[in-house]
Amino acid sequence: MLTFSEENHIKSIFHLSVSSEDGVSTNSIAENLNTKASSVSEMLKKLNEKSLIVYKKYHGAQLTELGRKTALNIIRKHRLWEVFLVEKLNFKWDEVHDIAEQLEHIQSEKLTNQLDKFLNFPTHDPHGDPIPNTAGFIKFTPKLKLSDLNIGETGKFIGVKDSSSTFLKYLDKRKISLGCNIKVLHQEDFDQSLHIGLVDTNLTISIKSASNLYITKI
Amino acid sequence: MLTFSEENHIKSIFHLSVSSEDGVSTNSIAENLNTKASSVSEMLKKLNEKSLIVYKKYHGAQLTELGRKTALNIIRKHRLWEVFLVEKLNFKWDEVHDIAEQLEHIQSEKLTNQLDKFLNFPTHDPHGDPIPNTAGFIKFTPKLKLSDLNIGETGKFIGVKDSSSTFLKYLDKRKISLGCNIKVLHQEDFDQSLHIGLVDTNLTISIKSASNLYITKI
DNA sequence: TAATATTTTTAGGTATGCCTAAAATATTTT
DNA sequence: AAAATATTTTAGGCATACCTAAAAATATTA
Repeated sequence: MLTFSEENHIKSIFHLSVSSEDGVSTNSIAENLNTKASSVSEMLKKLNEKSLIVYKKYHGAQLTELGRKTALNIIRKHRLWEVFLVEKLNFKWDEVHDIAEQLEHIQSEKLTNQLDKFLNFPTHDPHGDPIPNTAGFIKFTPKLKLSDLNIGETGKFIGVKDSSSTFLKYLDKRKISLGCNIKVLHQEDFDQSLHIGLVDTNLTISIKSASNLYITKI
Repeated sequence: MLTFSEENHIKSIFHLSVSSEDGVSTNSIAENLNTKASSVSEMLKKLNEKSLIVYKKYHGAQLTELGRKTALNIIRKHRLWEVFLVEKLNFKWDEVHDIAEQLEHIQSEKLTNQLDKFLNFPTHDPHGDPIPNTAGFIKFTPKLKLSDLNIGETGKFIGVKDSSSTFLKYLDKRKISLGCNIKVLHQEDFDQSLHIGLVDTNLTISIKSASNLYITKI
C-alpha cells in the first residue's frame, strides 16, 4: 500500500521518463509535482528502498518493472475515471483532470475492472491518451503533430499534447474535436501559422497550437 | 478544506449523535474510529476551533449546524457511491462499504450532483439508509424492528441496523432482500427466536437477527 | 462523602511529508 | 583543469496524525 504522495511521485517519474533516456532528474520531478527538490530527494530514497525505482544519488531515478506496473495502474484508473466523467456524467473534457487526480488513488482492483467493463473497455481517454489494460499493456499508436504535415496533407485529430484546460477550451471554441479531419491548406511565411480546413470551415492556428495537436496521416 | 481524518471524525460524531442526547464521548469516537482517546481529544480541540463542533473539555462533542451539514454531505457522497457500485457496477451490497469509505472523500460538488442525477436521484442506499439531498435534508421514515412486531403481523423489510458484511451475507443466503414482506408466524418461548414467512418459504431466525432488521408495518 | 474506578486530557514520542538554508557533488565555461 | 554555475543532497524545522504513559477530572460505589 502506497501513500498518495508515493503514488504521485511514481506517476510523475513515469510521465517524465518518456522524454528522457536515462534517469529522471530530481528537479524535474519537483517542478512537475509543485514541490521542492529536497522533498523529492527524500522520497526517491524511500521509493528506492521499496524497489519501485532505481536511484543513485545525484543521478536521477528510473522505474523498476514493479514501479512501471504501479504507474500504469494509476494511469489506467485516472483515464478510466475521465471516460466515466465525460461519457456518463456529462463533464466536458477540460473539467475532468482534477477530479481524476483524486479518483486515481482509490484502491480496489475490482472497482477498476468493473468500471472498465461498465464503460465498455475504452481504449482512450477523452484527450486521446491510451488506457492501459489490467496487465499494464498500452496500445501504442504512432502519432505525428499537425505541424509535421506538409501543405495539402490531411490528418485525423487523435490527441492533445498539452491538455491544459485553456487549450482544450480553445479547441472547443474552434470546433476542433477528437476524431475530426484537418487539412493543412497553407502556411504563413511570417509566423509559420497554419491555415487549416475542417469539415465545413477554414481557420488559422498558430504553429504552437499546431504542435500541440496529435494526428495520424490519412 | 478538511483532511480525511477530520472528515472521519465529523462523520463519526454524527453517527454517534443519533443515540446520545448530549455530547458524544471521546471514548466512543475513539472506539468507532479504531483509534485512541488521546488522538480524539486532540482532534476535538481542532474541530472546535474550526466551528464544526462545540466541545467542552471532559464533556464530549456536539456538531454545530456547519458540522452537521458537513457530515451530511459526506454521508450523501458515501451512499450515492454505494448505489452506483451496486446498480451500475454489479457489486453486492456487502462489498460496497470499504470502497465508499474512500470515495466519500472525493471533493467536487459537481461530481456529487451529476452522480445523483445519473443514478436518478435515489432516496436510499443499498442497505436502506436514506440519502441526504444537496441541502442536507434527509427524508425520515419511521422504522420498527422486526422483533417489535406481534405474532401474525407483516412488515416490509426496509433496512438493516448492523450492515456488517457477515450479516448481509446471512440475509442473502436466506433470500431476505430489501423490500420483501416478512410475516411473523410464531415465537419460540425458549430462545425468543422467530418463525417467519417470506413469499414462498418459512424459516426461523434468532431474536438478535430480528432486531437487526428494520421494517414498516403493512 | 470519601474512596475507588473510569474517563479524559496532557505530556512527550514517532513517522510522514513538506519546507529553507547550507553543504556536497556534478556540469559547464573559460 | 580550474573556476564558476547549476543541481542535488543533507541538516534541521514545522504540521499532521498517530501512539503510550502519567496526570487530571468526572462518575460510581461503599
